[in-house]
Amino acid sequence: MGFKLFNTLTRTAQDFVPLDPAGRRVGLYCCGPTVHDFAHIGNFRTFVFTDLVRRYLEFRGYAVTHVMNITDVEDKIIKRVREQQTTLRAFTGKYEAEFLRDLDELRCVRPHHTPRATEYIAEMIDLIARLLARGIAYQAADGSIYFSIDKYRGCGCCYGQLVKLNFDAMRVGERVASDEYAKESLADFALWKARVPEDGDVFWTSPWGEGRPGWHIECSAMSMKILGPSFDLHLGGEDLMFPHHEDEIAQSEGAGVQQPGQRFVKYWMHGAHLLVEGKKMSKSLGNFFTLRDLLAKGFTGREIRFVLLSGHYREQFNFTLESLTGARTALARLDECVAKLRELAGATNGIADAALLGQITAVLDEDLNVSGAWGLVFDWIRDTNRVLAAGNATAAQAANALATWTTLDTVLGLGGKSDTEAPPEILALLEARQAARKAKDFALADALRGELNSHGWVIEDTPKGPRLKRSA
RNA sequence: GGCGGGGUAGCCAAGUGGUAAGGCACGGCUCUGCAAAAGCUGCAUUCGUCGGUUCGAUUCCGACCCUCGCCUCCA
Repeated sequence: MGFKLFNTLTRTAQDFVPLDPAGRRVGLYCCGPTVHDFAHIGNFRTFVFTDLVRRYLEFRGYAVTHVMNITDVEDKIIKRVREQQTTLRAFTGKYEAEFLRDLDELRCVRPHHTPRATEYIAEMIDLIARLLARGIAYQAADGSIYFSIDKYRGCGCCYGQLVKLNFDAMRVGERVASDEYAKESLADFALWKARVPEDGDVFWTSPWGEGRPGWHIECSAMSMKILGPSFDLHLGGEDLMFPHHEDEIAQSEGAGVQQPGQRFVKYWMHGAHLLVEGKKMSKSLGNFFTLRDLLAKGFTGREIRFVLLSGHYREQFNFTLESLTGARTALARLDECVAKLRELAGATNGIADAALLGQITAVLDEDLNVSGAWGLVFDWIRDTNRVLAAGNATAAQAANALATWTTLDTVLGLGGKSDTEAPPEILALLEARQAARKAKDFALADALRGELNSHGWVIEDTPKGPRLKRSA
């Protein structure tokens, strides 16, 4: 009966019980984009997944506070700011705005808060100061502040909660930045990076000198500032489990700001990555798509959302162009059904079908089995069409069905297809064709039909007369 | 090497110890002046391979094959 979520911390599906004693308010944090470029379709899988979590929580009656950070200071950003001789804010502002537009395009509900890392430097410095005071962090010879995994463990804390780690068997990564040679231990990570000449104007002052924050600290500082030291849900892509989320836990819990017995985050959820055309997305394979690449190919954000939402979030998902085409057909079927219901219902108000909503809730309760939900939705479409086709559906029935769909769609977030009214000249062509048909001048009628087609409109001749539809 | 996911029809993808949802594609039908559109309908004796447990396994166990991801700033 309860809502179950797979918690990476326990590696099991657990009943979702909010920290709020009243069981109503829920804090949700999702690691957002690093705004150094346009986000790609893989990034958006995670954000659409987060959107589903949020919408479903709200559907379940929770009052969600949804936070998504904007990482607007980081190595790649600094590099590009320098290359393009622009300012940090001008550079990141552009990609941030584009990112939010993309989210809208995908019909994701905007988070309540989208804090920028650069606006929480003071909070990060406070957190680092706490860690230094507790002896868990140290300043190295290069002036940077690092988090000591050893010291953290010495406090009885566990490092390696989301993933099993075996440092001895770990490969020594080549990715360790050269400026991090000063670390006491390879596993330690930077909280504060001392300023280097390449940083240019990108630096802040701190008690430990000029510099900039490390990667992980921003999420700890911003999430705890906005949601409190302990909150319910933290989401992100699977690649963030380690080191990013592991380090977030270490910093946040190492700072000792939680109430006794409380964790930093109660439920960690991770979305699996996307494959594109069966392969890992990469620019060299030509299967690397940003959202705008797909829009440019003529697909809509709605179609892309549908595809991204067709598989379970913890399964690796194979994204293909063919599936986008399929989404178009499937959505057209849904739209057609809803349009017919709307026509029949008129101004009648309906009541949602509790039985169907109950079934959908039951499948989504199982760790968001969205594929199961689609199955039910399409079964419902077929049943509804049968009734509609029989021709004896009442306005009240249609209104009820419509209300059911409207409720379901608060979770799925597909919205309606934007209906475009046919302009007068198109309507005139339609009338002319009807006249020609009546006069049995089929040659003229077909010519007019062709002309309508060339203007992007298709005629659907129904027993009740012709309907105009915008062709895809 | 360490750790963790997967392998279900042409493609995508759910699911269950009791005999395989759904979507796309494809075939048939209805409608139509013809079409189109739309709708209805059909479409896996079978769930990577081989063993085992069981009255019964795709579902549990073992081995193997294949595949994907993470292993220090990538969603």
